[in-house]
Amino acid sequence: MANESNPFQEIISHCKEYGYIFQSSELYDGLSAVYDYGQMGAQLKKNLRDEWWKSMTQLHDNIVGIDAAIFMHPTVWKASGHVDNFSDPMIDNKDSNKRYRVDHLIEAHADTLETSAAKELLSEMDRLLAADDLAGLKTLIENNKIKCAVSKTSNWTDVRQFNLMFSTQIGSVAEEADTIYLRPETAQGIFVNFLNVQKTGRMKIPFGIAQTGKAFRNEIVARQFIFRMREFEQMEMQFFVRPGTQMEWYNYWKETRKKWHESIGIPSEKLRYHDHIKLAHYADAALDIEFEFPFGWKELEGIHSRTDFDLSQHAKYSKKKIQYFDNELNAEGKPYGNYTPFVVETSVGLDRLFLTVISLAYQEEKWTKEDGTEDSRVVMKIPAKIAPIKLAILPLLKKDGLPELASHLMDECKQQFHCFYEEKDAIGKRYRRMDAIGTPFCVTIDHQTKEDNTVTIRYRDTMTQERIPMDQVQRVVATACK
RNA sequence: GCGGAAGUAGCUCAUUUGGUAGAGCGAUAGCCUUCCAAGCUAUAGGUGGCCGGUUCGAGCCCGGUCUUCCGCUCCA
Repeated sequence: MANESNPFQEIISHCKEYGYIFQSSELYDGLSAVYDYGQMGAQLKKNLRDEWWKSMTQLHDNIVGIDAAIFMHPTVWKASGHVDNFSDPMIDNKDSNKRYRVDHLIEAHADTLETSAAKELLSEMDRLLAADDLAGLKTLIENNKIKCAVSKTSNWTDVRQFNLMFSTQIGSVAEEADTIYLRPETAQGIFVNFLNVQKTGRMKIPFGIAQTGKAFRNEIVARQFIFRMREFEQMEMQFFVRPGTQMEWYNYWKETRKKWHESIGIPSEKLRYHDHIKLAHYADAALDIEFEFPFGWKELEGIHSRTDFDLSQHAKYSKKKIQYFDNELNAEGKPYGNYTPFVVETSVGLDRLFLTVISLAYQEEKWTKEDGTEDSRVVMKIPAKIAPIKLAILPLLKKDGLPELASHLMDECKQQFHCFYEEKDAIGKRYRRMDAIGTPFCVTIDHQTKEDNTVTIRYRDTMTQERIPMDQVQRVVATACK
């Protein structure tokens, strides 16, 4: 309701006002790019996570779920490439105060050179990057007289290393402590457990391992509310397939995941695919499922064909064999035999999905009443299936035995789904409050209820209401939430 | 991270040359009320983001800091 000029700001204000999202440590002025989920937000987030978990593990007999620890052996991040590739050498121009990634700066300069000179420059850069020679990189920039595009000067700071992984120590004695990282992605917890799960679960390829959990990235700039946070939650599934079949599965999951988003109420026209042109070191195909956020089309979920990169890397660093024996017969009538499975990954940001849902749900409505006056409401049209509170039970008056009847209904319904009971204030005001937090159904108990056991059920999205027998309330709400 | 702007009650805002903060909405309790933010009564809630400086005196002036917004940058 706050900022008329910026709809996204209104959503952020609304989230705070109604207990969906608070800034972390707000009491102490907040912590940048870290947020807490409030009483409503935590429930909505849990509902989204549960929907995803069910769609993966319960509805696919060949996908199982695990919950790996955030702390992992430091070598995991060597093997995954994060120690080397997740850190970027940066350099600042002192005159323009522009900051550049060193590789981007040099590559841009190479584009202006003739082919052989460019090749030489880039191979020298690669050598220095691989050797972590930061001083050498600066010398390379200076020798090539590379200039800042803004200030047109070569007045550079030293090259500095930025690592996007958070680190801490394990072991209480500082001198003996080992540095370990907070995981920057959840995927590695699945890869290092590949053999454990495959063997103990007697899994046959193709099969998947799903997991939800927190990951941490020390973003240089993190903004846009919960879109890019330093601590965030991923929901991802690694699907292990026979080498050569990865594109088939890549396309399968591309379709399947988009359909899932539509199944929780995201309109098809608000979703699109975005193919990656420049692929990461581990991928042979990659795309984003993008959603049209209030600030533009942005990644909601990534589908990556990761080849056998991760399992091979872990085999190499752990010196253990990570393979699968495939008994199925090939065209020649022989088993496919031993191989390192290929991986197709689906990875959604739970917080981004949350942001998607609330930015679609948030609506301000205005209309003219019968007496000619203007009326309005703010309503969160969250699909009933994922709404934090499904049903509000409201005695019309708090006397004449109505609260007793309502409490009785409350006791029955709360066994089945999340309910909210309220007897304070005029009925219209209570409806508005339920609209604001996105409760899809309200049931009102009045004097007629005492005579014929019927109640009024009021629908959030249409604001219409009808009378139904009290003993049908549970069924109506439960059906709508399926 | 750089540049610009902002920060007063839960929210939206007032306090017009510096003189120890107010309103509306909201909240809580009660009264009234038979279906979409009605009315009445009472109550709670702010060391003016934080730290320091100038001044007899700072919400207001100055410096620093934190947070947010906008632009740039960044986002394997």
